[in-house]
Amino acid sequence: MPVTMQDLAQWLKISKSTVSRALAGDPRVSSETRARVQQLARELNYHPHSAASGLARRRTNVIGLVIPFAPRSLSDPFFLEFVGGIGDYAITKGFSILLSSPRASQDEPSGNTTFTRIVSSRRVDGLILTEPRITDERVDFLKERDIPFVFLGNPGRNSDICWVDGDNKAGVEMAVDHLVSLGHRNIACIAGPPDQTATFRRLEGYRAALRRHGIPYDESRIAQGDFTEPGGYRAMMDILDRNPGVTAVFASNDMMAIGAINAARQRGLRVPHDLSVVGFDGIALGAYVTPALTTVTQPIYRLGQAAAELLIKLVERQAPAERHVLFPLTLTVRESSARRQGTAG
Amino acid sequence: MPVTMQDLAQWLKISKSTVSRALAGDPRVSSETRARVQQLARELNYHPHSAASGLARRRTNVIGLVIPFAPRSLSDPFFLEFVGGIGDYAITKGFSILLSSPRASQDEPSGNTTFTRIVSSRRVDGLILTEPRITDERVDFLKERDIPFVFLGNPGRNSDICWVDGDNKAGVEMAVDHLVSLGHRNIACIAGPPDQTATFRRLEGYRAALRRHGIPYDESRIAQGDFTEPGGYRAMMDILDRNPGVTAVFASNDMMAIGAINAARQRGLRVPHDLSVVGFDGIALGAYVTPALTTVTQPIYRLGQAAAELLIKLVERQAPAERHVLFPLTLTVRESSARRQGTAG
DNA sequence: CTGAAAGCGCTAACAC
DNA sequence: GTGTTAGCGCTTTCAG
Repeated sequence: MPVTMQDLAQWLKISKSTVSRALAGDPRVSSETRARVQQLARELNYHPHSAASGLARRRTNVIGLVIPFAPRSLSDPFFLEFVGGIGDYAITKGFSILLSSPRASQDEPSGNTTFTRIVSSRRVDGLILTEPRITDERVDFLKERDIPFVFLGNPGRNSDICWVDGDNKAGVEMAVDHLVSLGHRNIACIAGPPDQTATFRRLEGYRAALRRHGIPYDESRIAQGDFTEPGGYRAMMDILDRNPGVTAVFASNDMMAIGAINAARQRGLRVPHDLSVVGFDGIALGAYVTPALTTVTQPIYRLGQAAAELLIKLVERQAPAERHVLFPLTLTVRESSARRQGTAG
Repeated sequence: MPVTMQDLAQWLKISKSTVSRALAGDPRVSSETRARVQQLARELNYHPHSAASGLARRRTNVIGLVIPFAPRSLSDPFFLEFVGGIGDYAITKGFSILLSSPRASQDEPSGNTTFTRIVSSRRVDGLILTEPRITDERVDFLKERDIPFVFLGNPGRNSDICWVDGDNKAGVEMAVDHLVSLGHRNIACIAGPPDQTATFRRLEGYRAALRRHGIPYDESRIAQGDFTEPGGYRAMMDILDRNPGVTAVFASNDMMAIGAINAARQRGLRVPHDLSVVGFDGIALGAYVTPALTTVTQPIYRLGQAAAELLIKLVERQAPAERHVLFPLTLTVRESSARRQGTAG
């Protein structure tokens, strides 16, 4: 039987309340009593029971993380690195991470997803949500229940919603500028899923850059992907069918860029000789593929840290310094992009 | 205010206990009452409070996952895929995953790691542990507290400990056989950290295969790594310094194999022309590196599933079919291994 | 500064 | 079948 507060109290012939206060560092308890309590707790190897304390305090010291289930999943390198950032920060602050995917489990009525379960059963003090959608029902759901949450990605709604994000638009512009500077004009774009806000912003960057360079926007150079490698593969095939003249492509994330490279290779195109490819995210994998991927690098790990930091502030009802954290992005030039063939230096 | 069991009971003018039983599917409650309770619960959008129920039942429906903190971490592709397997299985069984790394947090007395905190505060019903060590204090710690646990990797102690693992020894033998069949005799080995049981078993496979082929075991061909890419890099450099004649190397995991390839390249060796490299694990990354990695493939995702399945059985006090699950491994031949130069077909 | 007492929301004997 | 009665271990008024 683990030792409880009751045990400590009896031992010291004081009340549970005093023990509780002493352990919580309540200034009202005399430093002498506090010392005795703390020492005994140590000796008896006392550990508070989280469920009990949670029940009383209405706190769990757990933050939930909602990862997409399909087509992307926890196994996506981006999320894994992101989880690492959250985990490392949260753990030092005494929080644990509860992972979940929004998939409804088998034997449950539809609509009753693990997401709603975790929230409704008050397992977590707050949530980190990924992939904000244009109209995201999760927002109202959480607001109704007064559960703090932070988005990975600007959900683009009322500005009182907290989020962390990379500067998508500026990042994509750097990518397109880079391609233009290499002599490319016929630059394709593999976009993300239409319902996600990130898709919208990255597309915006693409259009803005084209406009700046006086390149007309052409629908036949755009294809929809789903942020997965096979999705990128299909999108690239699609573009190549519709517009065989493209000499460069920007993919809205690295996994799709890798898919695009594979598609190009399948079609007998050499990357970067015949087709330059630029990705987005800067996942570790990108440095290992062949050719190594030129990409817009996001500080993924730091995004995770920042999200956790922001959320924990919210949970503890401290006003966060700012509700939005926007990270500047950088262009990492590797081997998958090169000067357009037949272009002077 | 979320609706509680009390509310349901009052509404229906029955007792909390009956509501509790009805919701739990207790056969004693009349099907009519059960139906009414369930319907009202649905209408009022009732959700049980997990801390409260956990407090009473002494259960949390959470399983803990302890991932190494350094030098490997959650960001290691192997663990990420493993987590995916656990997560997908556990979620369908109504369990959540609590991630933790054994690092002690800043402001806490040493020894009081997140690991001990999570266990002692009874946040989890059971644990999945990774990287069993030769003498692993965690075992006694958990046994004392009667917390069920499952190892990823055979800890090689009393056989009542549950674990899931790949067949390390046989796997490595396949790798070495493959290299020998390509004409290699001077085959190096990058081992894992000395305190881990997996290291021991893989080394054993290496020696057994050499013995079978009548190749003498030579210390100068062995180096210690730490299962990370930089560790593999250093180990390879080390081997090349001590034994420039090696024509092939087996690395005890894929990340180290990738490090070894980078080291070889740094020394001006072409892989696989001058040096064949075989890894171990079968992480997705291995298919993307250049040259694509020949490796011993473990069913990583399935290992995760199996570990979760076993643990949940233990938590629910069902006797598991067997306490150990050993998966057969396969050799995946890709581009990083080739016939030794100057050897007849 | 400390203690008594009333819960937090749910479960589990034990009655009837 | 259903209700009553104690808790689970901790926090937090409210007194003193």
